[in-house]
Amino acid sequence: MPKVGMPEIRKPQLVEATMAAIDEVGLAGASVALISRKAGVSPGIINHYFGGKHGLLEETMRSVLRQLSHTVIEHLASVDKNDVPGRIKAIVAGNFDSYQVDNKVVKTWLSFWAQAMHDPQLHRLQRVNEKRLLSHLRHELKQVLPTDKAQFVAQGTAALIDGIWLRGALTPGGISPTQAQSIITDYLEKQLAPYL
Amino acid sequence: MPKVGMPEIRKPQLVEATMAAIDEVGLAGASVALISRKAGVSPGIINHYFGGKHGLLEETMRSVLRQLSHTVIEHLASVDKNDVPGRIKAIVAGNFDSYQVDNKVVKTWLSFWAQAMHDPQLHRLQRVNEKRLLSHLRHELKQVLPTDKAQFVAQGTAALIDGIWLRGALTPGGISPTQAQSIITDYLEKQLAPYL
Amino acid sequence: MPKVGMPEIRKPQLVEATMAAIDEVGLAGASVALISRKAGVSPGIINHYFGGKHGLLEETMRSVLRQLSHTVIEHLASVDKNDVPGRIKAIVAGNFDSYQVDNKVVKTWLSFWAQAMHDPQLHRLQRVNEKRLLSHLRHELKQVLPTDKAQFVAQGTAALIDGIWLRGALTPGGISPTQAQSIITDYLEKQLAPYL
Amino acid sequence: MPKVGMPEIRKPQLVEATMAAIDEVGLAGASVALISRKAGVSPGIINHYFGGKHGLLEETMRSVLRQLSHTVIEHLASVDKNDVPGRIKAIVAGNFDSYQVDNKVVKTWLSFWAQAMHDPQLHRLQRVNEKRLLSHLRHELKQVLPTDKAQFVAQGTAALIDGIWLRGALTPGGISPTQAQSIITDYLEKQLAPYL
DNA sequence: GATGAATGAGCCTTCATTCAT
DNA sequence: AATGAATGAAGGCTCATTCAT
Repeated sequence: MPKVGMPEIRKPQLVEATMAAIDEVGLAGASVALISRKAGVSPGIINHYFGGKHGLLEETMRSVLRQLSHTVIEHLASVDKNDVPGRIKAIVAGNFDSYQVDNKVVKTWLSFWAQAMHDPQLHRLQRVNEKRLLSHLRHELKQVLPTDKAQFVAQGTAALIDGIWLRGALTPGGISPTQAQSIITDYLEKQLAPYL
Repeated sequence: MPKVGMPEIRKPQLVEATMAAIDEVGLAGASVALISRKAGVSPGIINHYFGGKHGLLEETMRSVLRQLSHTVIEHLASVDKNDVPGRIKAIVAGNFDSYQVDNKVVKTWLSFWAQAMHDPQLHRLQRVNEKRLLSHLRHELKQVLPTDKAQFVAQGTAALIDGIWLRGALTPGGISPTQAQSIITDYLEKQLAPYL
Repeated sequence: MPKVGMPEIRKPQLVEATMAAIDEVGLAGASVALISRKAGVSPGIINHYFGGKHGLLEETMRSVLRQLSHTVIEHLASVDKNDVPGRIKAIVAGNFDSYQVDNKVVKTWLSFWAQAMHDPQLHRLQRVNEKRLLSHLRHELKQVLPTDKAQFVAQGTAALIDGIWLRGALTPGGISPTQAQSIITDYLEKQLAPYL
Repeated sequence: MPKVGMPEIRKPQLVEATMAAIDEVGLAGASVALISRKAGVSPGIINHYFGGKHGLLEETMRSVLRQLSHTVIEHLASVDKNDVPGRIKAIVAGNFDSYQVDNKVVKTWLSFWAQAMHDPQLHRLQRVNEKRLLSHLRHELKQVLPTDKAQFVAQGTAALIDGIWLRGALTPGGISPTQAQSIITDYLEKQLAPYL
């Protein structure tokens, strides 16, 4: 009688170990041996569950993106549908939520971002995510701005989010969510002022 | 007497080949064998000139940063010292100059940025560069803004530059310098308007 | 469950292959590739079991020293505790036992001896062994000689053992245990005669 | 007009550098690059003068052996032809002369000894040297001992010389010529006593 | 005579993956 | 389901040697 439900236990355990390994030694140093050691399992099991190292990396990236998506949706849920500035701030806040600015997650994310340039599957995931952020922002902005302007401000906001996040990735103290939000809020206020 | 002046020929040749390799297969795939093949030399020469692969990578990053620095300084040279908006636009333009948005350079840069998280030497280079951009921007902004505000706007501008650049790295068409500059110019105008 | 008990099979197998390789092409020529080929395993396994080539070499030296120690102890076991000349001859005989004068072992030993001059770990092993021989001899000699004299004769005997063994390493026919023992026995008789 | 006499200057310079390199990093670590650096010349010159690294090593060994031979002959020159114990002591003294017990020379010698097991040319040199020592000793001993006995004592003496020398190679303080001579002198006295 | 740039084979090691148990 | 022994290709690096200058 095989143990049941093992995949559901093992998979998150290995994804977590992958991020811990990337945090510690970088994507290049995150060998199957190291990850499995961190997870307390044997190296062979990674092929068993993920069909190879690549499958594990892809699942790890998916997991990070899923988390972000959930966090943003959660933040949005508590804001009135018509409070546009509030909803955009919620999206921004979701992107700088404590989980997202956790050093382990930031390092994993940037590692994957760089890797995605040469890996079609990761590239696709990354593009979907990028577009989702833009689409969320545009959707809200369209309620108060003309389409062109909404697209323009959405791109500016997305760039600010990613830029602050990128610069924070190499800063010893990590990302400061407060500062991030103050810069972006200021940007939005100046963009929306004429229309509100 | 041996061939002279070879270092001056070989070093840029190898740096160029390194960027070409990273462009093609990513930093992880850029092996000494591939790089040397692209440069049309033997693998051993990399040790001869750079003391190892790491030395070559470091020099490649330095080369990219040097280029950026030169480009920005050049752009600044043609703008009047007191034309603050013009000078900041020059800094921005320097960051989106054709060489800097060349796909090969963008990929190299992002690869190194990710790598820098786990490599003290690259980290140092990256930090110096980050701080230089901020310092350039702050220096100009201080001429028209109070110190606090100058620091604030400098961070916003730097974030926009890096964010647009980062998002462009994964966009099939690459970075659009025109769009980049229009977003950033708009940001600056709104920030400076009250003070001019 | 993986194959069990493999380390106990693989380790001696690889140590044996190391000595065979040294016998054939010398320590300098004994590459990991050659050793693993001789053992009929893949090169990677040496790291698996010994953490690297150096670990294998160290274990090989330990194995040779262990063998010597066992052989000497065995030879001593069959001689009466009070028969000093007999016990010393047993020590000598142990050092010229068939295993010890096997060409493969002699070459391995001399190779390590030379290597030990520049390798702290091998040096330590070699020193321990040297001192053990001296200490064994001195211990027996003290039963019939004054301390000073015992130390003196022990050094002479040890030098004879190593000298004959060293000279034999380069002699086409190898070491002649019979001749070795006759030279050393003669030395001992002359040294002990006045005291017996 | 070419520089004349260069070979006579360069060759000893390189031989000396070879011994210094072996002393410092062992035979295995003594690369052409290191040796040439120590000699203050370019790596290419070793091929020029010695036809390759092997030629340099062979010449280095020859140089050591030549030195020994000269030293022994010098020591012998000052002893009366008929003073057999004196002449043998002179041979022993020659073998423990200050140059011969210099750490650099001892290490070089032992390194070559080990190497000689797998290098026909070095082997030949080593054998010639071994036999010369034996032949010198036997020649003197025959004046006072029957042929058989002379051969026997010669072998014992040679073994003592090499054994003390070998054991001293790994002793931190190096070889003690005084102690060496006292052990060997004692041996000889006991062997010759009945015949004098 | 002398240099040192350049080569390329060979070294040790790492690593994702496979597979007998 | 899970292990970890074993593989073998690929990696970076060292090094004796060659050769244009």
